[in-house]
Amino acid sequence: MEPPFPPDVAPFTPIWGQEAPSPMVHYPELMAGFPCADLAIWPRQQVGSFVSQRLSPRGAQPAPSSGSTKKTRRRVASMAQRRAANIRERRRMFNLNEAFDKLRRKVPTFAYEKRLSRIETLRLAITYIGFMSELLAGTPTHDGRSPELYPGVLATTAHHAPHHHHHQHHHHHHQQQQQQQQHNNHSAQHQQSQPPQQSHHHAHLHHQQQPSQPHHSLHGSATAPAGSVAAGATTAATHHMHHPSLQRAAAAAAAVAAAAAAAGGTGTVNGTEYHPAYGTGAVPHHVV
DNA sequence: TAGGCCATCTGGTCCT
DNA sequence: AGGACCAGATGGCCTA
Repeated sequence: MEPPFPPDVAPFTPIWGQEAPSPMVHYPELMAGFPCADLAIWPRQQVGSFVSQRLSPRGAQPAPSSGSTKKTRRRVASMAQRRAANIRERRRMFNLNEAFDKLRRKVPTFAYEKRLSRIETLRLAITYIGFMSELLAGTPTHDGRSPELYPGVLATTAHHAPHHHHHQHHHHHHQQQQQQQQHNNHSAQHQQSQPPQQSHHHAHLHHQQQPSQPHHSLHGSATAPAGSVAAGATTAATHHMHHPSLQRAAAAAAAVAAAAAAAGGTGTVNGTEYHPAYGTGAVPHHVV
């Protein structure tokens, strides 16, 4: 595929002083099995990076290594080596994003919620794991106080509780963003085969869906069976999360756990059976 | 329009 | 020597 470069700019030519062939042609082994291998090799961002690289003083005069007295080895990278390194880096970042996607699908969120960013995914996963650990250990850091004691959290979650007619709107933006990102980074997050998602409709929650699989279940007036456990969990999950999106996601995570706890006996969260270690309480409708 | 998020390039450093 | 990892820089897209 012809790189989408401006007609007057050849890839890397000003940098390396020679013609730059397509990496797919010259490094097929590096791209073998790479999901984006059959996509465009030169995303338009590269034009910007290319230009900036030309203009950046860093490119012509690399900054010395900071704080290191160790004699640095000056690696003379040929064009082929540099481009191979670029491909490896792209592949590395691709794998990283793939892992993020897997994690993103593991943490429960509201269906209408915008796709979690990478940092949000990490933070929510930490919170979720922490809460589940507490649940399993039976040593919750937050006792089963009444949800009325958490007006801030509840106000946050309730305030952002959507109505049904908002769902398509959110999904629209969601898919728009996904399409843009897919177009940008050729991520395989939407190409890899997905195992059937386990639903947690009892909690009116879901894990991050693939944009190709729009989620249209009802989530507006949440009726998750979340008791005191959920109240504590919600508080714990949202304690350090200032972003409303993350707060709602954390509340969702907490509600999933609480729903399983409220069901009594064993529950299944993310495919993992667990036994609630402590009791359940009432089911406030406004917790999530 | 500013800020957030992201992809990409790049050079340095560590490791095998 | 070369690959993996990392962080800085940059630009594009989107949302508030």
